[in-house]
Amino acid sequence: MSKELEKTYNPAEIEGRLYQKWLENKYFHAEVDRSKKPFTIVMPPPNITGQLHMGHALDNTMQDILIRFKRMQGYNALWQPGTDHAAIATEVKLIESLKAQGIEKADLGREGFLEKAWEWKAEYGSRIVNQLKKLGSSADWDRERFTMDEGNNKAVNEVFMKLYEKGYLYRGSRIVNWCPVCKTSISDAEVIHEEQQGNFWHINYPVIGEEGRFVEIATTRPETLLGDTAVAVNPEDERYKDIVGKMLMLPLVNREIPVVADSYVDKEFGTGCVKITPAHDPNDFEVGKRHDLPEINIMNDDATIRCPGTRYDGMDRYEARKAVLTDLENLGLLVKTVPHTHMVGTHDRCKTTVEPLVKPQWFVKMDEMAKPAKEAVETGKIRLVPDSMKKTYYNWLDNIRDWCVSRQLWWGHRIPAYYCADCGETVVSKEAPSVCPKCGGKHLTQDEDTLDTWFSSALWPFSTLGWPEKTEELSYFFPTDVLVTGYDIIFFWVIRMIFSSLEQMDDIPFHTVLFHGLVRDDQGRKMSKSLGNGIDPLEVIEKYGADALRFTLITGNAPGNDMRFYWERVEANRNFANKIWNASRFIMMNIDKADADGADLSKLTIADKWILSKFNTLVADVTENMEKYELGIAAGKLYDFIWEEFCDWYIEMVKPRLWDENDDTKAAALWTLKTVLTGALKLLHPYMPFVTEEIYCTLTGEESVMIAPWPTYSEERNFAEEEMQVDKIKEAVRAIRNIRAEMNVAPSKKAQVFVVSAKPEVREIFTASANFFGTLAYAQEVAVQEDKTGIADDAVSVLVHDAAIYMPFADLVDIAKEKERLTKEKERLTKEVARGEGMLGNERFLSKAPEAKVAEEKAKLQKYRETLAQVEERLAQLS
RNA sequence: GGGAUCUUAGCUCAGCUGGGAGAGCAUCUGCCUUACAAGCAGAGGGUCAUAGGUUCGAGCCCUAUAGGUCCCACCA
Repeated sequence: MSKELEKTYNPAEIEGRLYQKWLENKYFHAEVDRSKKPFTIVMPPPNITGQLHMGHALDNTMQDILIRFKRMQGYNALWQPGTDHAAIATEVKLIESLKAQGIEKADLGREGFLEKAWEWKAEYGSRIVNQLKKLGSSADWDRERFTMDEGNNKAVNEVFMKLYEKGYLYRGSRIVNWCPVCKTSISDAEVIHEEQQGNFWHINYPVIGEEGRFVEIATTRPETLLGDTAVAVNPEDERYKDIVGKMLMLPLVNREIPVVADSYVDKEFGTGCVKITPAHDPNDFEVGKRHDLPEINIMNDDATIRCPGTRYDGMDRYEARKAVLTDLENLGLLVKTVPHTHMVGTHDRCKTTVEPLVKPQWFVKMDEMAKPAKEAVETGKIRLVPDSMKKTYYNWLDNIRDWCVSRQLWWGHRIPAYYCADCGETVVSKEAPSVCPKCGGKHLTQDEDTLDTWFSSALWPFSTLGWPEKTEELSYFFPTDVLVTGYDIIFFWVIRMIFSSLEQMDDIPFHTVLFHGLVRDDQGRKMSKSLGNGIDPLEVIEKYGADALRFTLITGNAPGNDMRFYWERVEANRNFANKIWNASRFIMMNIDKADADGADLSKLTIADKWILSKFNTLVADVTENMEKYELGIAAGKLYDFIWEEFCDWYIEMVKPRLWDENDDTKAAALWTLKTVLTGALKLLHPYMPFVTEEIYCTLTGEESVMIAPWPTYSEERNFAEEEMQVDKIKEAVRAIRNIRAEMNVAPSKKAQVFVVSAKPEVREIFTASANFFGTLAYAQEVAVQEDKTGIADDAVSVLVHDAAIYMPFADLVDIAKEKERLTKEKERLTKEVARGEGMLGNERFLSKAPEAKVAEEKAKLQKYRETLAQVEERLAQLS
């Protein structure tokens, strides 16, 4: 029965319906099944506050392609999804939204605020998930997790306790990066350094007891002067040797501070004297520790100055900077102001300039855990794709510093540490203790802080599978197979998952990490809200379909590289979907003409064998590329095969057989059309799940392509001989079309075509292909013969290797032009022959090049020589 | 300061282990040929950044240079 498809492909009409069908049939769901090999991917959890952007679209398309591919290959494929609570992002957004309603966070109190946060999560948490579904993501939604669900809370507390007991987690007062807007500490990874235009202010500090003598320091942050507790010079610096140990009078606050010698100071830089502010600079903090200097905190949590008794108290940091400079100038202590560009740390979320502050915080000790993490990649247990990411990975681990994990936020995992008011003991416990285990006191209070979002994300590959419980899922699906993510979060997430997994599971979290780049706009800029240049994937899907978007994101781009987004490319790929759609329509319209499924395969023609053989090679290539994670290359091969080989050549070759009522190879043709098309649909399905599913089901009547087995290479379908023969026909066809176009012969003007060859085997090829050769070459009739008998002398000649083709166009041919054309052809061939002779005449080429290469060149040379001889002969005839 | 990466057709980019430069879009010329004008057939267009080197042979490997992009880094 022939079935009807619409004339053009309409993605909007089918996508929702098919996705619903897949969900209902539970195709995405994976259960532990020891008879099958597992293949697991954990989805990088999108933020609950998030909206789908191109980065998500790319990331999830890649994962979906891999998971659909492996599922079809027969693996028990699990794509484990979930969402992230995104501590800072959510809390900041929520505070803004509450403010808009006139509600302050502080007024709500912790409980009240968290209640609002959960309401927010309930409202928006599913939005991003629904958007991922529009892409066609075949994740196991029945297993969806949330970083703050009960199981994850358990996992977090478990890890916290274990790390604490092992001494890998400690609390200490150290310099941390403080965001004055978000009012929390952040980790080093969250600080981005931006170049800023600033000044170097040179300031004189008077030396006590030596009237008129000053020490000149240079600083970029003059307001921190208020917290200075020393000035440091290099011990080797001759200029300042005599003042080491002397006291200075700190201007404005009139505090006596010493001059200390410390090798940290670079003699060559600035004035060689550095003001030391231990409470507000990481280096100064270290210097302060070495020289036992006091730490004076001059800043509040909102970056206003805390300096009681001075006029700066309560000023904003930049206001204070101006005030300090004005006052110094008035005192005549400001020596000079030198413009200076320098790097300033800013918070990646809000772009606020970070202030280094001393605060009691929790840190994860990194040195011990970094070693096995590095080793896992060095030994190849974990493979990074592309390979170049290794260096970035090693570099980070080699310079890693302890990870500040406490955050002064409410939305997140509350730190499971309790402090005893009676004896000061710190108790770390999964459950809240009722009494202090040390003194028995009952006055325990829990730490107010929460954990860095990435603390829970770091456990994601095993926490989502049930850890710390010993679940079946964990033992079966873990370690997972591939992690797909952007290179931008290698430090935040990838590395932390690796060392966490090695520490907690004693195993790698995944064996491969597949990195992709950023999706940029058409001018190469990052897509961002502030620029307003972001393109909404949902809009693209609405206009052109999810398949077109997926194909666009996956092609024309090397692994790990950034790509630009062009609407034109989406349109081109939508056209590709439409092309397949119409090729399928063609087949379905003709399928009734014979019994395709019961075809006698001994009736396969050389054209059939040619396309079957090409497809067979394609199967091997595509599978190999996909296994090597070369998704774009595989997609490109599919595109070329389907459009050019199958549609433009094979379908055209087959038409005469379908139109001819007496052709007894019709069933074989239809069988081949159907076989190759369904095979190609299977290969394409991971990339374009919707259009392939719709066609496949309509054409075959089967339930779904996504559960169909992946095609495999078959030696029986390898027809090298037929491939060669059809290639010869294609060469002739192309040559004829070329000349007709050059001569401006309308396609409607059919010509008599004579094929002349002295070789019987060549004549046989053309005879066997006469029906499609004639159609493709716009022939009225094809005559294959041994010599030129009966061909007009002034016929147009097309000379290909082994054969001469003549088309009598009496009224059109201009002998002079014909000679000119042939002369050009002669020149070209002469050059080719010279090239071949040069190469083969080179003794060193013959002795050093591989045999196959030499043989290939010999064959080519012979072919060119023979063709050249034909051209010369024809030229002789015409003169 | 350290590192990565890029420089190929007018534009955006592919080019897998070195063996005669490709695609999409754009341009030009014909075609509404009974699957598709979201299409078909044809054409033009490149010193593969520059300079050396290795090799029988280099877009691909090595070195240097220039320019671009990005990451990391506590020179105040």
